[in-house]
Amino acid sequence: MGREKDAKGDGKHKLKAKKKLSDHHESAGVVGDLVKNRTKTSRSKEKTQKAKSPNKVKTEAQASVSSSSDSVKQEPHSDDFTVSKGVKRKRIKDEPTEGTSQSAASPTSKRKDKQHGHKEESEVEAQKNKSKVKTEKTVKKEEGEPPVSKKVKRTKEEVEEARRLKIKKKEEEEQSRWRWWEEEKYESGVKWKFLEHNGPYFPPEYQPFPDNINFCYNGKKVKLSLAAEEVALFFAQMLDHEYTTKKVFRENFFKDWRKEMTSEERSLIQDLEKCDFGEIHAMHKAKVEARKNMSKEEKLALKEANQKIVEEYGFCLLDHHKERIGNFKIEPPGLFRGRGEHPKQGMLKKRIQPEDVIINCSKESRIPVPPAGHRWKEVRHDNTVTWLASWTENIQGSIKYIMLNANSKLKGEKDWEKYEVARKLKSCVDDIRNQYLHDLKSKQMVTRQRAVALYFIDKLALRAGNEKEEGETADTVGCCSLRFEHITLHEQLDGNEYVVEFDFLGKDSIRYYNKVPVIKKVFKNLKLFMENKEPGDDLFDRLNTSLLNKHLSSLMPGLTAKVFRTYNASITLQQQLKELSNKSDNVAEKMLSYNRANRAVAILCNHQRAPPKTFDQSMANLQAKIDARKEQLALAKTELKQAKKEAKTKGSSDPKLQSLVERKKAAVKRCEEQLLKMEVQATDREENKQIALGTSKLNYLDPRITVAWCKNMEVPIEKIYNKTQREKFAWAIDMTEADFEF
DNA sequence: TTTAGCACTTAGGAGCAAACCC
DNA sequence: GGGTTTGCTCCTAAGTGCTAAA
Repeated sequence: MGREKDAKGDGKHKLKAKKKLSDHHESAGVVGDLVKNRTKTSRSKEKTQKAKSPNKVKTEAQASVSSSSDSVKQEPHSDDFTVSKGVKRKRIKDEPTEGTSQSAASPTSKRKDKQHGHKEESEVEAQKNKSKVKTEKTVKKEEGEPPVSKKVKRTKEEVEEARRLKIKKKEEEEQSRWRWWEEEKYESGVKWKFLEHNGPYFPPEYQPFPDNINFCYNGKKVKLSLAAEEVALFFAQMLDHEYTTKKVFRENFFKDWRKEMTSEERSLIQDLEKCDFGEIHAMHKAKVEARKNMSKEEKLALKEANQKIVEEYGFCLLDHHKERIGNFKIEPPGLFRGRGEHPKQGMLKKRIQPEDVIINCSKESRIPVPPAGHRWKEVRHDNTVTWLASWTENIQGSIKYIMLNANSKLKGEKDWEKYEVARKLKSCVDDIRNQYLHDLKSKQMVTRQRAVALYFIDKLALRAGNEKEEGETADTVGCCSLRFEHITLHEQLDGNEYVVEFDFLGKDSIRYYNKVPVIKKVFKNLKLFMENKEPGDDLFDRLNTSLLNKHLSSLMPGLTAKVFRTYNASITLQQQLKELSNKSDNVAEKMLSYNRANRAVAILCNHQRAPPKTFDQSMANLQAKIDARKEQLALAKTELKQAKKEAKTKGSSDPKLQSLVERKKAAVKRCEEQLLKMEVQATDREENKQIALGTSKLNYLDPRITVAWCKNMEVPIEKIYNKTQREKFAWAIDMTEADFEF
């Protein structure tokens, strides 16, 4: 029923979808125009036009599938990295990880080279930094470097000392890093041999607010019980948020709030509209303000207190290595903030007690001590899982886990495996594509549906689309769960034949809107699947993700629907980088190319973001700066002309005049460089307005592609990955040579 | 064969600290 | 030095996909 209702109100989806990118392809078109408008100097113009605008990007899947009848290109086979469970992975030393073209340097020699390289790199970097400080005020400071006051001039010795310290710190970090990728993998299913930690950190108990803060019902002051007061505060502190205006949110909140009330409170407070949270809200705002205005000392004390908590709870010991925990804090209670039109938004997310928490650690480890007066729900010693603690949340009844940080061995190893599976797909993707193109003509309906779904997953990087329980979550879909109302077929559209128009809400209720020309066979099949169906009916009524994945795993071990997303994302990055970047470009231009390649992937994967609130203003500010710089450049050019003229008339042998000409020349050059840099920045920012690059960078792009590109292009890795990302991808940074091919 | 439970990855937004700029 | 902007980290919701039980 719910579905039918929603389906009939298809337009409702369109209205309710977050006001984000309305059409990522259209938007990309706009991007293209803006690119042209914004880059007006001849050089940058040339660069901009040379670089493909993101909407023009044809992914490998699209290219391959649309020319399916073309001869199949033979691609080099990837190495035999074993990912199946129970099989030991070869030691890296012997492993030709990056194919035959890779350097055969042993890890040790590699390390030596690397360390040497580090030194050289650092020296070069230091030199660069020195000269940059003079010319480029806007350059970001190297991470970890203490802020240097511009007024205090450091002596040469001090600079040298700072440089040495930096190198030493880097080396120490390098030394202490656990190079797990050089170790042998454990036997099937075993995730660790020893695990010790201090358990999760619990949020502080609720502190009742002072007596002078009143809650009013129907105009009268009401002293609430502690439990009811806490929940009232949850609502009051969200009053500035749009959530509290939503009917579902308010209803769910009120229902759950009443459950926390005493019977007297319940009989009195019957209508949310009559509740006045004004004073509580004001108190909350004052607290936020006070926190903002804390003195330096107070802020420092708070920081130190937090640091202590991190030190105590933020790390664990895993197989004798200290590893960071990703989320060591138990989620505090509050009101559930589901995304999109979530039917459970506003419900009370209850406080988790130690009695709700299961601890997982080694038998022989020091068992974490529960908070005073409490006990754990259970202490278990399961080394086939990676979590340290877990509890069941009360909204969906799902399990929440405390797990390790992304830079840990457990996460890193899995990540590496993920990319190896995707690389393996590269070697058989042509066969798989031929197979599903062939299956489009199958006599069996289920096979045809599977083929069309696969075509979408491969070509458009759609998610698999597991089934969801109605009424439990927002109505979102993926490929297999697409419904009749989510696509519209056009025999002809905008000069293209056989166009499928997609319009649905995907993960996180992010709208997917796209008009895609497809091959005739796919189009005819879709027509067939839609026959005698109406809104609310499944498009692929014979198919689900489990059937699809079963089929995929029979084609290649470890292959599932989501591997296509990883594969197509990574291969797109690699191709785009090849196409867009130029060795002769400067670093800023190379960065623009990288970001554009990254953006092509983000568009493919539909990674959107809300435009930053201050976007228009900051864009206008940047434009103003560009204009000012242009004026400055014009002036500098005039002055140069004047100086040249003077030198010519007064005799070219005058050294003073000659040096003036040289200085003016340098000024013009500097101005031009700064202008170009700003224009590149403006282009990049504009193109990025509604696209989130981070998600693909962190989850879909094989970091080895980036590392190899950086090496080839002589771009410092720090320009692409920040510190956290470098830690996460330490394995890739360490093992990748310039000739790596995904 | 279907469903439920479980373990894990992927995702966007909020808030804050650092960087930037006048 | 102080206001503004930017980038990073944290937070936790929302997916995927596997396995075992019904």
